[in-house]
Amino acid sequence: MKPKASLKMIATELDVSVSTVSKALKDSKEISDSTKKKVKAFAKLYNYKPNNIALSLKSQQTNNIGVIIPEIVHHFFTTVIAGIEKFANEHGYNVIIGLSNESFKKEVINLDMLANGTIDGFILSVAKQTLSYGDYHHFEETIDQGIPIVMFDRVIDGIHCDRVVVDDITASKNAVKCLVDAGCEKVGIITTEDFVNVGKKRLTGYQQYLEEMDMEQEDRFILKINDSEAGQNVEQKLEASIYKYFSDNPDLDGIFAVNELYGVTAMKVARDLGYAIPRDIKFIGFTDGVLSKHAYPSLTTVSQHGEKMGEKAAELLIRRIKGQREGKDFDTQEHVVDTKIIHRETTKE
Amino acid sequence: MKPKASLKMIATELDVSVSTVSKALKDSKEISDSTKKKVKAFAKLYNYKPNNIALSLKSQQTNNIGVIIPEIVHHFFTTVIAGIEKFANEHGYNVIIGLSNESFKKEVINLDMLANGTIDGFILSVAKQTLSYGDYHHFEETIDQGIPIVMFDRVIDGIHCDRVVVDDITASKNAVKCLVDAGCEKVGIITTEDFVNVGKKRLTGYQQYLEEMDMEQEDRFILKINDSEAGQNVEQKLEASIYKYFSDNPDLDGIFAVNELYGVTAMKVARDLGYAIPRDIKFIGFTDGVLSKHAYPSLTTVSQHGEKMGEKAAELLIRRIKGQREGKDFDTQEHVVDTKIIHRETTKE
DNA sequence: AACTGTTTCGAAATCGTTTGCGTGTTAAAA
DNA sequence: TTTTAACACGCAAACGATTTCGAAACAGTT
Repeated sequence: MKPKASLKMIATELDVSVSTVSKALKDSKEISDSTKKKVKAFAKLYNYKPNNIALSLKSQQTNNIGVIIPEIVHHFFTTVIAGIEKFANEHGYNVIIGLSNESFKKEVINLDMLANGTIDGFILSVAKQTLSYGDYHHFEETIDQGIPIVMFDRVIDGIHCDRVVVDDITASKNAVKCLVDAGCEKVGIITTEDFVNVGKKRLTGYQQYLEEMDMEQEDRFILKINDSEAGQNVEQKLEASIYKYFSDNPDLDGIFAVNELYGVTAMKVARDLGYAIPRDIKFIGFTDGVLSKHAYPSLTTVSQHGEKMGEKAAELLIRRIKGQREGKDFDTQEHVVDTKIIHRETTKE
Repeated sequence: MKPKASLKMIATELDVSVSTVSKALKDSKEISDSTKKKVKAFAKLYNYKPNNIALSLKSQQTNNIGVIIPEIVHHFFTTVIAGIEKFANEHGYNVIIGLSNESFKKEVINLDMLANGTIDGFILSVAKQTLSYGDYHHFEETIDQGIPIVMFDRVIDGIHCDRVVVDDITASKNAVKCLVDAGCEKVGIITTEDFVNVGKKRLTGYQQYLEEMDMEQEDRFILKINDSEAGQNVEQKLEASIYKYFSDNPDLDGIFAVNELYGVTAMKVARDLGYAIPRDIKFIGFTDGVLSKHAYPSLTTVSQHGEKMGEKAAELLIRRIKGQREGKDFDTQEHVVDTKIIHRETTKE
């Protein structure tokens, strides 16, 4: 095991001062060519690389960004991370991942752990439990300490931070339109509890479209899933809820699910109940991922362009970090990433 | 925006020395109770938290571990990350993610970026391109600089590092056995090129089992997919390869796919060709994930317990990091995580 | 020989924290 | 009154790097 090279080590070895070594390696014109050559050769030989921690301490910047998400085993979030990582890497930043597991407490802990100098800023999507509690003091404190935050997808208002979202209402309208265009007359929605704001917005879009089209709207068409307390048997409970929903509403002929999992699970239940897809009942999901693509029949979905959201979030954060160093404070902005419907088999006429 | 509190700031404000503040906050018996109380109150008021960067520089440890994986949009890897994150967090470590995108160059860059003090050790799964090049100098240099590495799943021999793997050969034998027990007589395998060692091992297991059972073995039963250069249309190429494979081998009645994607794609192609699953042809996959679970019909798979692998990898790494600080150097060990077959519909008789 | 200017380098501060050791004060013991 | 010990605190070095400023050394000019 080689001893790791440091400026001091090179300096004593070459019998010059530390500052000379530092300057020589950065091609300062203060240093003569001969010593430069000497130092550089030695540095290369010992594979010298400046210590990032020391640089961070000196420069007061870490070039790390913290990403806190509710869950990593989730296709949408991983695409966002991929986007963040891409942009961050291209701009010299590393990505540190924190998982909240939808828990308020873990979200606070993660924020705390990273906020003491480890990172320059956060990108996050709020945990369901935090949304249901409505307690956002940890975000405010973090921002108040000069650490910028960018929120994506599950964002909250009234906080001084940039946001990256999709136009959930319009996207949902289009999703329902897609079902209607394919011939559906009684369209149901499987969504989340209201405190998950994206779920609520998607429900609103659904309702607005039916309203505008003067179509049948009934409360029984709306199924709200509560899975904020992530347990072991969430999937079974989900299936049971949907089973009851379909049994109670045999007249439905189109389903808008606000995420992939709800979508494919609903398809499974429908199949078990003897429906033919898409002949008897059609489906559309939200958040394009592997599940939709490889479902049978393949599930039409609204693509959120997670990677694009991640890139944009990273861009906004890095911009704000750099701005802050120059004393600027930008107004917060909400960037809307467009959505696109990917037509597959479940909405074939 | 509050000024962030530091020892120095508290010291000048309270008109004591920096060391007094530091000691007071750690309840040193050198400091009187009255000043302790004073300092602590002030620290709490200003929400003082020691600066991690300074601590890292002083202690020569970052409490960060770097995880470099080929791809994050991949269920298996995310489960491993979840496991790593869980164990790491419980032991005071943060997780920094680097993505190689299966590229040798990006793997090297990631290693370099993080090796200069940012992390205390690596957990990684080797990129396909690196495996095909056979160039492992970057791993050796990293370890030689005193930064420990733990490899999982896609590991390589001859490197001084711990490994976390599954017993691919035995697991594959069991997988084939599962098909045979369900009545298959002509079992094919869809695997990777040989340089992906897990692919090769799984092929070996397949061959050994057929050998032992004295069953028919033909080269045409073996399909090797080359997807090391991740492009846009890999999935289409995959589908085309499988299509040709099935067309050339209409007598196959059982397929062992070495991963989820190959499995569900093969099922799709088979369905398009008019096979009924599992009546005409049965399937088993490897690496349990969302795809298998929600496929139609649901795909029987060999579960690799990714989360357990991640936890174990983190455990081995942290153990080695701590050992190194005490001057110990453990022998490298290879930990084998058990596998389990999850029986679903594609292997029903 | 004295002055000016350039070249080349080193000393020291700084980032925030920890910690061993030295020192001044006070109170108790002789 | 003197000695001693305990107590409470500050100084300074250390981690590894950057950077400002000052200072030698030498060349060239008058």
